[in-house]
Amino acid sequence: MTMQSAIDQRVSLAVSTVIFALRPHPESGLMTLWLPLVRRIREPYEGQWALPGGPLEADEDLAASARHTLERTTGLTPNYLEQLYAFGSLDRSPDDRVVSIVYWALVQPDEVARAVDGENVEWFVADELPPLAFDHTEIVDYALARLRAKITYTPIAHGFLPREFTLAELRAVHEAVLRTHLDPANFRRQALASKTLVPTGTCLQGTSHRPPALFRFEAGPPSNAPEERR
Amino acid sequence: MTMQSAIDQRVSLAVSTVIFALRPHPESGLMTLWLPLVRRIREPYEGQWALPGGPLEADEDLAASARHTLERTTGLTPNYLEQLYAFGSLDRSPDDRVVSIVYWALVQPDEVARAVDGENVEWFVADELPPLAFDHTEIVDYALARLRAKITYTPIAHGFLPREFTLAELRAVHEAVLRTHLDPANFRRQALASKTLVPTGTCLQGTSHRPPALFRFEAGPPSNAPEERR
DNA sequence: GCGACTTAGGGTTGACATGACTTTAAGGGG
DNA sequence: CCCCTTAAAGTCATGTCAACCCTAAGTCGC
Repeated sequence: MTMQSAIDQRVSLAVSTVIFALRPHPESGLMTLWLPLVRRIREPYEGQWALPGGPLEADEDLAASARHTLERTTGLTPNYLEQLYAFGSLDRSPDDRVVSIVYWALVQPDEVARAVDGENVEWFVADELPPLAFDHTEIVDYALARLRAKITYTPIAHGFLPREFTLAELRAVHEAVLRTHLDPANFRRQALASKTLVPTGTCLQGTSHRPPALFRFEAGPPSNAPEERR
Repeated sequence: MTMQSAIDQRVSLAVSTVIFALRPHPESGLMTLWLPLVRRIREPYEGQWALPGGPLEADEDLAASARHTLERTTGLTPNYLEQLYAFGSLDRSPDDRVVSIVYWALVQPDEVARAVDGENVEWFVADELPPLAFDHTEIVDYALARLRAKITYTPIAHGFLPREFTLAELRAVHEAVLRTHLDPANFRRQALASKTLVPTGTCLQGTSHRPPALFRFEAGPPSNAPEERR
C-alpha cells in the first residue's frame, strides 16, 4: 500500500538506450541500419558489448538521463528519443536486481560522422550484432520491431535526416529500415498525402539528371501524451 | 557507465495499474467503462483517490508485482495485463522521487461482481473521475487513449468477456470503449475476417428472437516480444 | 544544337477494404 | 397465422493502395 522506497531491497534502476543511425554499408554501399555499442569494463559480462546506459540520477528526468548517458558514453545527441519499455525480469542480471527503463533514439548522419569509434564504442550493423551482455539482444530486437512498425505510420524518418531532404532520400530511409523496395511513385503519393512535408524549393545540384525538390518536415500539433503510440 | 544502484540517491520504484472493467451504467443502463480507485491513507494526498499500486519488491517481476498489488488492494485478478509506460518526472511526487512503472489491465464482469466497493476502494465511470493524487489523471488519460487505440487493431476486447460470447456482446464492448455506434453487419464482417474467432455452437436461449451464435477467441501464435504493440 | 541517358513526378488500372443499406433466417408471443 | 425482434448474409458505392506506364526536366557526349 505504501509508495515507499523499494530501494532498501536492493533494486537498482538504470536507463539505457538503443541508438539507431543510417549509413552506407562499406561493402555493398547500401544504406543500412547501424547502432553503437559500448564495451563493458567490469563484471558481469566484462569485455562484452552492451547498450549504453547508466543509473538514474536523483535529479534527472528519465529522458534527460537517457540523453545525458548517451552524451557521456558515445558523444551522440539524438534527434528523436522515445521510451521503449521497462525491463525488470528477476534474472536479467546475474547478481543484482536491475530494472532498466529503455529508450530508443535516432541520430542524424552528421552526428555519426562526428562520433568516431572509440576504444569502448563501436558501430555494428543492426542485423549482425555480436552477442550482447544481459538481455540486451532481446531489447534490441524489440526496439527494431518498434522502429519498423512505427516508421510505417508516423513520420519519424525525419530523425535520420537533415532538415532539408529529397523524397528519394526519405524513401531510402524507409527502404533501409524496412529492408524492402518501395515504389517511388506510390511512396511519393502517400508521403505528400500525410501533410507533414513542406516544399522548400528545388535542389540545385550538378549531377546529370533532373534536380529533385527539397522538403522539410512540418511539426504537427504538439502532443501532450508522454509519447504518441498506437 | 556503471549499472550500480540508483537507490542510494533516494529514487523509489513503484508499480501501479490502471484497471478497466465494463458494466452497465446504473441510470442510463448503457455499457460503460469503469475503473476502481483506492483512497490514500497517508500523506501526500491523504484522502484523495489514486491508482492502486505499491513498491516493487525485490523478488517480484514487474508484471507479477502489478498482479500482486491488484489482488491485495482490490481483490481483482486481471484477464489482460500490459505495461503502459514508466513515469519519472521529478515533480510527480511532492517530497520523494518516485518512478512508477504503470500497467493497464482488463477484468471480466464476474470479477467486478465479486469485488464489491470496500471502504477504500470505489468504482468510477472512466470519463467522470474525481481529482486524483499525483499525476494519476494524466496516467489514466494515457491509458484510455491506449485502450481505445489498441481495441481497434487487436482482439483485446476478449479481456472484458467470458470465454464464450456472442458477436453482439463483442460489439457492445467496442461500442462502450469507443463511445460510438457500430454497424452490426460491418462489425461482424471484420470480426470474422480477423480469423481469431472460433464458432462454438449456437446459444440456446429463451428470448423471443433468433438465437445468436457463440464464439471463443483463438489464441494466435505466441508473441515473444515483451508485449505486442504497433 | 541534338539525341541519349537518368531521375523526378504524375496518371491509370485492378484488387481489396470499408460504410450504408437491404434482404433473409430463426425464434417467441399474441 | 401474423407480427415482432434480433441474427446473419448479401448488395452496392466509395476509398485506398500496390503495380505499372508514361511524361517532364535536367546533364552529358557528340
